[in-house]
Amino acid sequence: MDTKNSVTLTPVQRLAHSELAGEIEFLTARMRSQGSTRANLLLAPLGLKVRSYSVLSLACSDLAPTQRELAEFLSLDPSQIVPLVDQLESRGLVERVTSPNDRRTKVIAGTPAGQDLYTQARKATGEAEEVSLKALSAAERETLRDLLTRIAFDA
Amino acid sequence: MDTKNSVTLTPVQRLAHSELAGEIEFLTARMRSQGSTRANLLLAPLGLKVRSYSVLSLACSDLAPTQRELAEFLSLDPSQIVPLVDQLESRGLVERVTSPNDRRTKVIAGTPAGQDLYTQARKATGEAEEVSLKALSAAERETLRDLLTRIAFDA
DNA sequence: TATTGTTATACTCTATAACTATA
DNA sequence: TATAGTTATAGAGTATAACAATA
Repeated sequence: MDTKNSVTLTPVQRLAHSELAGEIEFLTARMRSQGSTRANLLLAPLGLKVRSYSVLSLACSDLAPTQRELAEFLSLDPSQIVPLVDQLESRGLVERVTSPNDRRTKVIAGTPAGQDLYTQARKATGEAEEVSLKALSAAERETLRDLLTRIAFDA
Repeated sequence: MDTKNSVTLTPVQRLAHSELAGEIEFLTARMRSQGSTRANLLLAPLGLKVRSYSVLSLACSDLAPTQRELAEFLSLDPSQIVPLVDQLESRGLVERVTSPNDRRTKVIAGTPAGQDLYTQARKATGEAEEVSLKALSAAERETLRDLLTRIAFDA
């Protein structure tokens, strides 16, 4: 395989100097692939994935999101929210609360059991983030969070 | 809908203060969703998507990647590379060049037509990136690129 | 015996349209 | 007439295992 004169490089190291590797789109795709794989792995023992975790997180906030809001915020179609909420509701983690003002809209609210699970799940995603960002200093992590926030919401 | 006393907020603005919105994993997911949608849109007139564009880009570099290397670098399974290369090859954009050293491995090489199309496609992804990062200064963009590169490759 | 590329298959995710009940 | 949620369905993407050719 390797001769004495050839330096051993992994495919990733070898192609890391490509023009593609300099594109933000590619870098975020790679980061996201690694990050979500890791997060899903750490959430699996709790019966959650990144998607269901995101819904649970918002349901357990004090923002009382409707399904429509969840869909828009999570960049999902409203029809995709239905089975996510169904699953969490069947486990007693969230409830569909029909709005008194408009009986069409349903606010998704976390139950006490949901709050408990969310607390554990938040630790898991925190660990996943810690691993993902281990190459960065605390200051760099805050810089990254600021830049990503502006891209995600200022646009 | 809105009374005189309620400030009109989009769902995204309203939920942007959630704990979830502070998580890197969520921010990259959102950025990626927006970015790949935009890139796919700009690549569509050329008959490419982000995936096939990535393969074409590496094939047109001077790195002579094998299919195995493409799979690892693009975080895909080797079996997913096959139809991507098939499609590009059928359009005469890339060629499978059997390695003289090891007749199992096939290097994916861009043809002149592939190089031409890549030049156009690179402009399209450049425009997409420009739109994605429009909220950031030039210096901030370089900072972001540096941070993402370290996360994607130092890990 | 291990590796590259390939094929086949099933599973998840995503996108679209149509339906209901409310407004 | 328009909107929130739901259902149904098809398409794209993803993961897995097994296979042939080559090392």
